[in-house]
Amino acid sequence: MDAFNTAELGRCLTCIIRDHGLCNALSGEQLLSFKQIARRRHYKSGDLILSGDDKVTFIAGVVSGIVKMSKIFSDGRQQIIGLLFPSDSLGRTFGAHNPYFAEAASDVELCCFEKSSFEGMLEDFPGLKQRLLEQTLDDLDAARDWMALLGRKTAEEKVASFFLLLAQRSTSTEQGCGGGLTPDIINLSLKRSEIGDYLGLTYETVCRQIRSLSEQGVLEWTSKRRFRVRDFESLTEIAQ
Amino acid sequence: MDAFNTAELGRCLTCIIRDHGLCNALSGEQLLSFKQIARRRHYKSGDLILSGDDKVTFIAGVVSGIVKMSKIFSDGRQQIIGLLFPSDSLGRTFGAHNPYFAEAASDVELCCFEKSSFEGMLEDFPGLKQRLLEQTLDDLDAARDWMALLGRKTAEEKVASFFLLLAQRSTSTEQGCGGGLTPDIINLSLKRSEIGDYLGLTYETVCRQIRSLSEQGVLEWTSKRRFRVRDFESLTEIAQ
DNA sequence: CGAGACATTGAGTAGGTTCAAAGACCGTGG
DNA sequence: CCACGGTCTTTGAACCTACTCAATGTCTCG
Repeated sequence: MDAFNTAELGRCLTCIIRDHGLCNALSGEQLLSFKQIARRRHYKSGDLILSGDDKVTFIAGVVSGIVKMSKIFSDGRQQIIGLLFPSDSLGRTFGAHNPYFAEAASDVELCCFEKSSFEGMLEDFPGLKQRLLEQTLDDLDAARDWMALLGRKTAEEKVASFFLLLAQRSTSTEQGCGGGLTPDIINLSLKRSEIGDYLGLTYETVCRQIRSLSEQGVLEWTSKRRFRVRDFESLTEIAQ
Repeated sequence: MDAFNTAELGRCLTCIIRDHGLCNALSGEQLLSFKQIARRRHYKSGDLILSGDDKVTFIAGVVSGIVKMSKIFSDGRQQIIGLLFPSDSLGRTFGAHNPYFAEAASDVELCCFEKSSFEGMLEDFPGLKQRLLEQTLDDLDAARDWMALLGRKTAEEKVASFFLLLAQRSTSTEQGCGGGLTPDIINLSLKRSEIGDYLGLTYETVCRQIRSLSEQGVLEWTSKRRFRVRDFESLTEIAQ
């Protein structure tokens, strides 16, 4: 990369998700044009980011925070179909409509692209399209894993799987502790009812299973929203 | 397309999935090179197509029949994570390992490509990659819809949703009846226990719900594996 | 300190599972 | 052609996991 660009790239080069986001597929000139069309947006915990019947107007990468995506039934039942962590991306490329809700589960910062500009970039930079394809394939595998959880796991297995996922995903980004180690204390940005909506359970059941895991010495809570995995091995085993 | 190619393309041009499969993104020369590396394979109902811990060696399009993909737990629990109908595609592009089982749910014909050749084609023909990306995004939306079903629908809603899906997918391909009409009689290629594994229910529950839908006059059975949707409106409504 | 949102806990219930037995279907071979 | 065996399906009864309803406890923030 030449010095001319480096200076202008500023924010992108030091961006925390630079190594993991879609933009990782770009460098130099490409990253610069990408940056031209990027706009940062901030959301407070609880803010609606996309409503289910919106036209899709933008595509975004999560820079910080956690975004929850969900389907909502007409009678109020709700299913969370995915959590987006930093470096994950949001928005339905090549689709006219967005089929689900997206809501900030904590304070969130997004790196947004106007949809048609983003799709233009995909045409111009094959590496970016390749990256999006691979990410989408990974998302599909993850969604199918979660289908197995929803269809066939018991409440205890579901709750254990959730905390396992959280421990794994919090590691890689939240406090940048390198070698894949679990950070001691994990911050839980979802409330009990949201965990229930993610796992296909009621919040009371989630409560009881959390208690049970604590009694077994697998989890340890320092407050209602902060915990530590005490016995990673057992947690993994219980989660199936 | 020039006459030179047309002659050689034979089978591809008359292929029943020509208008819906990935190959729809190709024409002329491109389709010809695609055909060069394609091999048809036939499976009998019940045959294993991919085992969960296989290295991925090929990518395929379903030409006829239905393929079921599933996750299997170590204790035997099973979750079907997707059914593949004609024109759907099978196999994990850009992944070293295949994360699920695939089994012929009826007699099946596949149009197979050796994985690395297929990935080569994706590089050579951007239209093909675009098509794969769009298909993957659609698959992801479908998987997320199914997550909502698994997590939040009742047994009755699940079973109704299943027959609705079947009615919709059987229409477009099975007997080529044009205008989106539901064919009268639908052939059920899954047994009750497989329907259960798809919906996260036991086969006994599936049985009881089928009976209930029949008693309500929504479905009509001509044999254990052949039925007709009698009241499409009610079925849609029950399915949520 | 008080209000409101969130979390915990208990008791009773129900939807779906489990277990068990009988019935239907299909291909095979006598 | 029919009897036989195996697999799949249906149905019933008992049970249990997770849900519902309700009351109480805890945290946070103005």
